[in-house]
Amino acid sequence: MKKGEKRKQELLKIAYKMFLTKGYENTSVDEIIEEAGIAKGTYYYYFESKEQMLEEVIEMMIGQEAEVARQVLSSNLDVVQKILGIMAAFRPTQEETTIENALHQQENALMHNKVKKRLMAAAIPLLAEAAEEGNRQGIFCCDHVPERVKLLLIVGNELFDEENFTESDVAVFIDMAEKLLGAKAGSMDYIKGLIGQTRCKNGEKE
Amino acid sequence: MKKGEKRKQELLKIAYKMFLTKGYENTSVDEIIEEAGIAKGTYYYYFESKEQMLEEVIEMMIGQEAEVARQVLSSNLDVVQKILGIMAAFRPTQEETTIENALHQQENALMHNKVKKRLMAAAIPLLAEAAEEGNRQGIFCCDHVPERVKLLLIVGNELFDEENFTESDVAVFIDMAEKLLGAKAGSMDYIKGLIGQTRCKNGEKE
DNA sequence: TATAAAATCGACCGATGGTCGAAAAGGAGA
DNA sequence: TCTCCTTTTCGACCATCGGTCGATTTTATA
Repeated sequence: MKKGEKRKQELLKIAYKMFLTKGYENTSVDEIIEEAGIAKGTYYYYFESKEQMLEEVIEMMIGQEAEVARQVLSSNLDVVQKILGIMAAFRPTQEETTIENALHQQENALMHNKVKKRLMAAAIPLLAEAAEEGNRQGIFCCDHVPERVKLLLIVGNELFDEENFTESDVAVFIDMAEKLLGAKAGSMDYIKGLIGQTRCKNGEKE
Repeated sequence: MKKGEKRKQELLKIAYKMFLTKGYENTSVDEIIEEAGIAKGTYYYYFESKEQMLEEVIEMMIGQEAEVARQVLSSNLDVVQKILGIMAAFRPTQEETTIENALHQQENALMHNKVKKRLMAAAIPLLAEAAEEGNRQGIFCCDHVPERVKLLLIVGNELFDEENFTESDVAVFIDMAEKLLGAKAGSMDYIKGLIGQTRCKNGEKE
């Protein structure tokens, strides 16, 4: 049961890369097994279906991103930067993705949606904790913290996902964030410059 | 060119219903042509591809919904109700959809996304007009109106799409809407009861 | 009625996700 | 080492799907 688990992880890694570069829909099982050098039967010995494999790949991704996010949360950055950092850590699109996947964005809808859903579940508690910290420090003042950060996350995802966002979008987003969390007007303005560049910049560790 | 257009409309209607009930991905071209009683070649005489047909189906849907939304806009409802009504009119999920599609929600991601995108483009101008009206009446007070209603729309879509939204979600949403548009605190509270029941209720005209 | 154009047909295709029975590979005990 | 059982691997095969294409019928036109 040790040998098998190794192989499974290996397959997940391969699929992970291919899904990011080519997209889920555009990566066939045949391509995966060719890359891995195994037979069809072996693949289906480890995974019930292609979609179930996607689920596991996503779990892998989220796990990594959550780790980064937790580091941000326990860092000594100021609260606003923590929130921004956590949101950046969970950015579904990373280096590799941006180029290729920007085009495939549409036909990759299934993966995209699943990631978004899973990401939400993982990110909300961490963001909520950061926001509570802001409340304690008197920087924020709001109730219903989880619901509020949820809205923040929704808007952040949906608005900055595509590249077509304007300065006005950013300005309104910041205004909304301030009011949503009960922060002082203008206290988040300094973020403005950062938002276009929030791409995850953690170096490749492979 | 008259006869052909009739057939095309007929095919669009059939596909429209099937996409709503069974979902786009789960409806095969073979099923559509069987339902329509035509051959494969005929289908591809009218549509370049299945996806292109989806595009036309969506255009059809949005067109109908936009008509309803425009009626709401030119009605004598108060501004807040207009905004709510417009958002309701563009609800991607309608009667038929709710039951079946709630389950298929996930695997129907492609259609769902395309609808969302198209809907956004159609709804924002109408919502903006309503919001401007609110500004003129002194009920709202905000700049960047299109960007603000865009956020409203994003959140509305994403939050109330699934059935898993709580009272807290609604409360925070209303709070956000007020602050986003610069409305008086509590002035939108009376909506609370309506939001769960915003399902499009226009009678079947078939 | 002759002829071109519009519309319909269905056999066929390549690719895809998935199945299945059989055969290696790998111990564990005798 | 031989036996027996489990784990793992193999690849031929399958059904379905979106899409193509040349042939044929229907319709309009002159």
